[in-house]
Amino acid sequence: MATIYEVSKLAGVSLATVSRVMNDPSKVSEKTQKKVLAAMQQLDYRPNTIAQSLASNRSNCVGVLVSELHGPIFGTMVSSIEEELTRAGKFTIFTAGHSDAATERKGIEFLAGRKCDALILHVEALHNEFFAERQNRLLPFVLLNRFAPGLEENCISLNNELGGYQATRMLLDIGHHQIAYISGPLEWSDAKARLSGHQRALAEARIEFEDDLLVEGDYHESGGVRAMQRLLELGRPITAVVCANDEMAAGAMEVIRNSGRSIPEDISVVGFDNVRWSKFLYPKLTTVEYPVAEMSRMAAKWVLKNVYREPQVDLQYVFHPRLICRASAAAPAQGQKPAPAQVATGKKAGAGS
Amino acid sequence: MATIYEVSKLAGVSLATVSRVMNDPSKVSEKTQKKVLAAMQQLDYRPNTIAQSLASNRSNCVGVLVSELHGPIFGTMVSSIEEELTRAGKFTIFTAGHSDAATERKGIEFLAGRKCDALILHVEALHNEFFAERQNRLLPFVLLNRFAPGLEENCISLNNELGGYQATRMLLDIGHHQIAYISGPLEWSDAKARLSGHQRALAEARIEFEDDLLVEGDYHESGGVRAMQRLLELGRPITAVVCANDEMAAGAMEVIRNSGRSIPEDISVVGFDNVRWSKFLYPKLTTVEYPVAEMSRMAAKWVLKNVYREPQVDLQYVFHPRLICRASAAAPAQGQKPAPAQVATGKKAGAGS
DNA sequence: CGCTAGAATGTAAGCGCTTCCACCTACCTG
DNA sequence: CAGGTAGGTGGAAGCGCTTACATTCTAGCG
Repeated sequence: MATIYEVSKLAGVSLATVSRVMNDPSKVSEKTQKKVLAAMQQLDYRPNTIAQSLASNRSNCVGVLVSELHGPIFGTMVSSIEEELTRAGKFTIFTAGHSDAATERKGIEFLAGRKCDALILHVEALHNEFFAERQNRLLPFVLLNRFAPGLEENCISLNNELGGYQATRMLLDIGHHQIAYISGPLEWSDAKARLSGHQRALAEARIEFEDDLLVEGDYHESGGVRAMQRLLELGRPITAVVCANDEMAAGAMEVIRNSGRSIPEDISVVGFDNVRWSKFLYPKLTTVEYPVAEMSRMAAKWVLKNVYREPQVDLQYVFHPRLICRASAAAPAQGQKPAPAQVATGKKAGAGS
Repeated sequence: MATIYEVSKLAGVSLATVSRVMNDPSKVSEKTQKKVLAAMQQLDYRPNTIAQSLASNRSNCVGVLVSELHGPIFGTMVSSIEEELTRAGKFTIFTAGHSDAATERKGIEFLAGRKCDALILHVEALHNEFFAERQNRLLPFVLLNRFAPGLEENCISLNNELGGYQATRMLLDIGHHQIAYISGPLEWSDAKARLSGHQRALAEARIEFEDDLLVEGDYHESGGVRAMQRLLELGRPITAVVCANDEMAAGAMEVIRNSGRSIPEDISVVGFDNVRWSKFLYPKLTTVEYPVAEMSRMAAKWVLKNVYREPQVDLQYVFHPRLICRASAAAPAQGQKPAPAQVATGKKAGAGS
């Protein structure tokens, strides 16, 4: 492979000049540029990016850490980011954190070791403090799908609370009262936020939140299965269940169907995320859209603006979810119990008043 | 960030020695090693991988080109490869080729420019000749999911023909005669192979292959929808359809259901790939397993063995598909009349006789 | 026509590491 | 005890590029 040295010799100029035509052509006269470009072409010269990085201490490369490299959410993240960055002529290096603090840490070190210019991080295990502490020591970073107080400018996040609210609110609006909730792992902030949105909707409708009707899941299908089984065993007249992601909703639907009930006639199901296959489920899943692609692209833009100084970029830090109504949720069957207008189904009816 | 120089000073040894303890500790006495390691620890030293690559002309990094970075197939590829390589202490850089020759080419150049030690390529547009020509000019490469005559040792492939055969053979065995086929883009070799497996099964059963019953799809859901619509419009008594991938099967199932027919009572559906969500479909999809994860891991192992000289690796070049029987395929109703036993959820029993 | 500012170009010192080669000890062997 | 050997170690030359600084060239001016 030809080196810059051979190009300079063929073009009859110095190394520095060749380097300049690549990095800042305005510093070189037209005539010389032509000569150099011609020589490059003739030799089929490609700069050695490794050498460039070493010499310039910049790599034109952004590092991305995601929990997994596959799956409908992470896959979309990865590919949206790559698309946006490639369009801007930047390179991308991906690595997986597997929702494990040590692995996430190692991933960040790996990316830093490759001399990335910036990091886009989707971490789940590392805490906000980790980043707060290193805000200035670490190379520029943006946190995807996280809201960290004090680091607002480094976060691209979803209003998960609102999403949880929307799902439950819709069910309430069409007449459900006994609404179960299958959450994500409650040590994670997005899972907590989605749940508290659910709770807010209930509170607004003056329905008491009952611990029984909440099962903590794990965001996996199998977790959805287990959770739904437990809910069914309760023997309560549940007419709807909202799941903190589509994956668990798929598991829950399976269990409901196997129990001889039908969806949505007996039990309505609502998911969260709107992954690609949620409309392949039967019935098609009503869910809350998590605009992963847009958010991921925004993270890429954050880097373009803050690190590569592209000025014409408009940043949005917080995104809003949107309810997608499909077939898996409908008004409850009238017969379940003669449901009088607003009276929540019993227990301690004497809440506020 | 501390450099090797500072480590050598603190440890009281030369640069060369420090370098040796990182790269070939056997060349350094135990005592010196201890000193150096202690110094490294104390300074929190991390080698600059960029500088290492430049100096050694090796990057410990393998480049991966896939058509897309997302989706159930590519996502699995990417993450299996990364897993295997990370386990071996190697790094991975991914880029997308988007099934476009020019993009694939650029991707390969990008990876080569980053001084990868080897390439794992899942290309769709570039022809075999491209690689045959460069077998020795290009850095070591392995082609994933492709069989290129003359490059057998560089290919990890699936016996697609067999998969196509298995699907149709099973349908034949349980009594189907009118079997439609929705293929992938027939300029791609895997699509061609799957189809010819189908044809072989038909031939074996002395059933004539009819052009009418073949529709060329595009491997996307929407293509499955269009293809199935066309098949239904034919007005022929089709009792089964095999789709060249699960994606199109999902589309086909949708159309079948919307037409008032039920699956598998009226029409059996078989997919190909066994993507994760194929069992979320309703009814659960009978399909042919494409062992992407294993094959991808094998590609990684190929690199480990052939490039990084790990000797204890056993390579397998050709993989075999496996039929996964689930609920979407069953024996055809006797004589197209109301089905006897087999009744599943019996919604609209109105078969289209 | 000489002088000077500014543009264009060249020189050379690194960037942080690897690795060839030379050197220096022990330690054996005969 | 001389000579050989092999394991440890250090010196120093790069890897291919960027960039501060020095130098040369070119106009434009008085």
